Amino acid sequence: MSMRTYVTWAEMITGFARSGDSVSARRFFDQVPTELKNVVTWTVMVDGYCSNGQMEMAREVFEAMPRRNFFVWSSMICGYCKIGDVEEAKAIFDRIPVRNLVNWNSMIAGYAQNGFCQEALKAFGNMQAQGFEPDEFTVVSVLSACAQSGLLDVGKDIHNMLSHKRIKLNQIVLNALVDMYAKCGDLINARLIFEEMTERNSACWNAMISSMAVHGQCKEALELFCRMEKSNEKPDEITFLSVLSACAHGGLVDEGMEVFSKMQKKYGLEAGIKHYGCLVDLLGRAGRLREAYALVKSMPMKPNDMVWGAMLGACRIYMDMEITEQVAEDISTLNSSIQSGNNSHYVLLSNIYAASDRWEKAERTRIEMENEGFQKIPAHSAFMPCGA
DNA sequence: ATAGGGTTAG
Repeated sequence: MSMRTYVTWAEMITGFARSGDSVSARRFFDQVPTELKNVVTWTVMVDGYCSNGQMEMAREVFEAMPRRNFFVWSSMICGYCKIGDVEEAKAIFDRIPVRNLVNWNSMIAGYAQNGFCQEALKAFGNMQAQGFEPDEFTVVSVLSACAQSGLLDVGKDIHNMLSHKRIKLNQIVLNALVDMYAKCGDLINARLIFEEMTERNSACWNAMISSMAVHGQCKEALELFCRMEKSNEKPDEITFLSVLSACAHGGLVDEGMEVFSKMQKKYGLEAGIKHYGCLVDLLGRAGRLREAYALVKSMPMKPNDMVWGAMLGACRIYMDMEITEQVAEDISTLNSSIQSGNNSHYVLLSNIYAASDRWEKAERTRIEMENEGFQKIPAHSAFMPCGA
């Protein structure tokens, strides 16, 4: 087609990349006639790789670009953050000759999403020091950093800043505020904002429900869930995780079991491994170890580390050596810890044995770990005499 | 090009 412009090519490349087909996107990119190959076609190709998490390919094309715009820098930063490589994202950020607000927002969001809360807050300060005014995107990420690290005072400062900077209180900003107050333990203010909201989506309900569970208000969390059921916002998978966790914390076993079956029967949501993990935790904490273990053995999917962790946690609380032995056997036959590179349940197992004065068993668990090539093995557990 | 909600253990 002779009428093709660079826009047409860019749309083709983006279309394939968005559907996850980087290979076809690249094929079109390579066919763009030289006279139409401009900064936009390069950028959409890089962005395509970034959104598919193919950062090595993204990097290759990015480095070959003759010119770069604001967009491509942000794509690279977000791409690296999405695969958890914050250091590489920062290296890209440092290379930007002239930064814009979105570049800053992308970096701050990347920090916050990967748990680098101090860095997020620092970058937020630097950004303002360089004369940038924060917008909705900025404050949402910074509020999330405060929520994760429990910095209520900083969170309140941001809240105050919202009106001064004329930042719009859209749904996402309000949700971030609710989440910040709730996670920081200020349930009064969280509730205040929550109740004043005219529209509440599931993220909002979930933030409130899960925080109430964390802060011990389990009955209230369940009440809120009932209210949500009557609202026009349907509970989703995350809602059920939050509610099941509330039941586990409050020892509300029957309620939890009911919620679990309601999730499938009434709402047609399929229980995932995380829901099973919650249920194992719920039964386990309540001392119903045999039911918990039966559930682990009958789950439709392979138990993961979380499930074993919940199971072992319950074994430790109730010192049930019989079930512990069975779990130990399951773990060593399934070797699930090797796949995930997580040796925490070996440590848990070791703790349980140690606590029940079965030192030889504890020793054997350690030797097993050593044989399987784990490098660093804790010298002693919380239950063992320290200062060896 | 950028933003919000989730399970376990200590």
